[in-house]
Amino acid sequence: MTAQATPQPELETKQRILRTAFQLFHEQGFHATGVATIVRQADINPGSLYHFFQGKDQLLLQVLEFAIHYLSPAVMDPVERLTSDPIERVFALLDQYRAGMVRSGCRMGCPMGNLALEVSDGNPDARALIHKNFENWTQRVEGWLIAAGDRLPADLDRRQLARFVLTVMEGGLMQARAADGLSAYDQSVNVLREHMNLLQQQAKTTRKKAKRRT
Amino acid sequence: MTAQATPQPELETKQRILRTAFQLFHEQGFHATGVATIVRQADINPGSLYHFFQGKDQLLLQVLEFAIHYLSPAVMDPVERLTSDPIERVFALLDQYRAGMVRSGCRMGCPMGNLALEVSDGNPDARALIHKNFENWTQRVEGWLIAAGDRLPADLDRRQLARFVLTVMEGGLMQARAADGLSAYDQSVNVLREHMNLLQQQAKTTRKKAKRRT
DNA sequence: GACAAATTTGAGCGATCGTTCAATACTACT
DNA sequence: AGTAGTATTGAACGATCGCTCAAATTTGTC
Repeated sequence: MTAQATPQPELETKQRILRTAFQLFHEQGFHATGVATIVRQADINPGSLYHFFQGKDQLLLQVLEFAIHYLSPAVMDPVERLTSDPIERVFALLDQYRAGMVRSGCRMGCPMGNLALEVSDGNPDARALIHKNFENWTQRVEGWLIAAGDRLPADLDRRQLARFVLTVMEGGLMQARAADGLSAYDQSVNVLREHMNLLQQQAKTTRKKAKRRT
Repeated sequence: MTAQATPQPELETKQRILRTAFQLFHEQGFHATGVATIVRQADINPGSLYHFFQGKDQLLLQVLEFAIHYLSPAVMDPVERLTSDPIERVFALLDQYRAGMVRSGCRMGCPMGNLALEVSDGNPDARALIHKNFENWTQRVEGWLIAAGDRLPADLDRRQLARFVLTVMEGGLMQARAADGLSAYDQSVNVLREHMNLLQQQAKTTRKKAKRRT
């Protein structure tokens, strides 16, 4: 093996197909998106797509893997740049998804969420990758909750709470799609905020008690 | 108009089509379900379907209207029969959806949730009906939360909390589908339970204060 | 039993689906 | 310039899509 980087002349086209498919699956869903549409939108011919991918199903898997790598630079890192407060990062993340909904006129929602409900039942490989996406998302939020330290109760299961944040986001976005409005999403985020406030009060009280005891 | 009930000789077939389509849309999604499959499963011919429905899209709308009437007798009433405690009814409802997931091997999830993400963007009529389904669901839960009276804080927005219950259910089911396991769903319900416990503690404290003041 | 209306039949329509492949163009290395 | 490997072209395939409709059958009414 030589020291030089492996030549990847196909990267441009393949990457363009992946991004186009990702966007279309997000906008219209997997089954509603025809290969012809992907091909047209990516400005290629069908043969090119099938040169890089075995078929539509395998394209979906590659799109899901693309999404895994897309998450950190495109979603999580920008949020972390917005604020260093770990708890505020949670709500900044939820705000970012909100902004996406505003931008799209309450359409589209979360790309993973959409695909999760549409394709995970009949496609174990896709399901595993969607699960991986969710796990990575959750793990990142869990990190913030761990970083919150004693602002949250010591015995609080932070992974569980991180999963709950995802739950609130996906459930809230779903209702926003159905209502063509963001009030249900906002209300859900508000309740989550209230819950986190209660947890922080709880932690505060416990800290004071511990202080008194010393 | 005569006093006798309007004759509905078509009810049997039409109803069978609606139920079959509802089940298939739930199992496979709208786009993944072909008219041929519905026709085969309902044991009819294509022409029969198009005698009663103008097309697949209108069938979807009728299915969504069917679901509206289906909610109370098939979902909410059984839950109310299980327990009369209004707060426990919330968790009995969440348990019922859990049972459905167990029965289907972590597939299918919530029929409205699935359709909400798949068809609501490009079909305003369908979106409105899905929204109506969600609103009815929420309204029923809101009724329970109102019935909980002073066990919950007096100033608590009970409609907001009812919407949050739906958020938790849908978000939790989504993750259960992706993970092929119910732990994320159970954890989400646990956090909701914890939140409701905190609210009840809050209400209790306020009640005691009010008593002391008298 | 005759008539009208409602229902069911099922072959078959054009359009679109995902996919193939032989031919062509491009690229990298000698 | 020649060659091998890669990438791209785009017409065309069979299968399935949602859907139609004239004919046959069943149902309701007198």
